[in-house]
Amino acid sequence: MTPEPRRDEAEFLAGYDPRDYDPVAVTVDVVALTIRDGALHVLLVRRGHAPYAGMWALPGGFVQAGGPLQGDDAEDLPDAAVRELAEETGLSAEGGALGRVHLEQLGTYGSPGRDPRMRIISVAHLAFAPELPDPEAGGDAADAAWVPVDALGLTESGEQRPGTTRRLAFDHARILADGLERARGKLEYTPLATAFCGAEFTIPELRAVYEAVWGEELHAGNFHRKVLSVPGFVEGTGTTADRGGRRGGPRPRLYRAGDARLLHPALLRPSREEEIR
Amino acid sequence: MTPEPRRDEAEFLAGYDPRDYDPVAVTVDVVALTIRDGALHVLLVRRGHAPYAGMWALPGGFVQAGGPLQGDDAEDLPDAAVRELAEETGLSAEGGALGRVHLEQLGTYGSPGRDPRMRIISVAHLAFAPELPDPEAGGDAADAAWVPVDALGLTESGEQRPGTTRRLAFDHARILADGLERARGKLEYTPLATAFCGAEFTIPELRAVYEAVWGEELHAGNFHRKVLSVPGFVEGTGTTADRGGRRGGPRPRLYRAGDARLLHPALLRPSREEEIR
DNA sequence: GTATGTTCTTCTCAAGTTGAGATGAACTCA
DNA sequence: TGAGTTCATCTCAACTTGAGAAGAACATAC
Repeated sequence: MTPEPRRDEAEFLAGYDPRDYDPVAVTVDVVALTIRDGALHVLLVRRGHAPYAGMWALPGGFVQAGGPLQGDDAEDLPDAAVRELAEETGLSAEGGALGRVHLEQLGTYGSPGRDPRMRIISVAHLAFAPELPDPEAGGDAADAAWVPVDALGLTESGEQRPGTTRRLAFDHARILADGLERARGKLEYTPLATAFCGAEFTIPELRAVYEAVWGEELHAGNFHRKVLSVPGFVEGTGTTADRGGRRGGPRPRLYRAGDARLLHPALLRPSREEEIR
Repeated sequence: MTPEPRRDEAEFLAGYDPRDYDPVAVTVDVVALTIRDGALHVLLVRRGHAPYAGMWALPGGFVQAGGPLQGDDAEDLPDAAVRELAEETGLSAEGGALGRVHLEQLGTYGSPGRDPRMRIISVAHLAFAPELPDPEAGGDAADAAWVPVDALGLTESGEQRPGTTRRLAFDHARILADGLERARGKLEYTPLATAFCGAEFTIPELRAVYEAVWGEELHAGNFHRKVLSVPGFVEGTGTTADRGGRRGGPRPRLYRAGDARLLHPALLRPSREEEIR
């Protein structure tokens, strides 16, 4: 439900003061992932101000609520996520570097005390990006960079191992851990691995995406067979890459993303036995 | 990121007025599902006041923010969901009727204009419940009932077919449609179908849950084989039900939920071909 | 140039899983 | 008592997966 006036609607809208309610702020945060040099990277900004000044955090910021009248500056949640990504990293939206980015909602984090200043509800988003240029700090960020996920020492329980140098602010380690787990799962049953690649890519490149996100090597032959056998996953371009693999081998064929939205049958990752219980 | 003062933290916390920000309200809504008479039902309340007075809505309400100091009455999002479920339906939490309910976050809905009064961000939750007593209206609800999902005429695009009598308020048709799709997916790779059953259940009862949620009949023999072959899904009790099926047949054996958190291999639903593209 | 080692792509084969149907025993209801 | 239903298991063909092998195409070092 929603706040419930004991009057009729017209009267209510006129005499209504939203400030009668407890103040809550709503922010969006973005877990933006990409592959660089075969390793999974996340976009982080370094905080310039308290709290957590000097620590690293996910890019994000306030949702423009637009006031009680929800005027022109009121923005939808995904729009807020794209705007924050652009503002704090210098990456341009719409047709620019952020054009091919896949964005989806990850989850909402609202424990009391997660921000020391006031009650803040954060709607986290997950973005899959092909290789992008280095970001430039902007907005409230003192710095911004693609950081290898492995360097953050994340545990499954959403914490950072002691001794990790780059500490994450707020509950962002938890959010990032959830984002990574979501990404690993999404690769199984959706073709979103192609969102990490350019417009055209080779099967070995696609395999490198899976290996980077899942953190394990895959059987090249079986992966190749599987990708080609799932309807709508990729479609051939009829061309081949300019050159062979880094250390030899024939020129791989080039593919585009197909029109499937779900992989059927799914591409199951091996060795999940540990996670089951 | 989060609101960023241009001062140090102590000074900031002292001189801070949260009402400087655009007002946003945060609510929780709950898609509570159960199986009754072999059909999937959702818990709805009838609105007693404007807006959308007389229409049906998901149970929900404000998150208690606790003010700037986030005092004792500040509550976490899942707690708010349980509280609203209890308040508006008369179902008692903790050990009571809500004891065996599975609750998870579904998603957050925050489009400008989704509530005509002010900017409202709603964190939707999804609950799976075994058969529960009829709810009693409470709080702001004029009525509360378990409603067969089929009677709501939902389309895949999150709208209600014209002619449907029970109209849903706000964007609750969209939220419910998303919740149903999530539930259908969860049954594939988690053992949560058991959350719709009592503490002990038979394989045919479990199959009825799948059939109700997926809306299609399953091959009884293959389902039986599959459930017993997935490690940790169910464990036998060594006992059988008091009597056979409704119209005859031997007494089925009783099982309990096992300790698996994921089904591996998954129990894939047939005929998803249409959804793929 | 040539040799060496790497990589892409396809193939083979055994093991496992799924879908569809059949069967017999146990049970309810008329 | 008889008819029809349901539980539980089995069978068999079709499909999918995991592991390894092999040939051709290529990069690199000598």
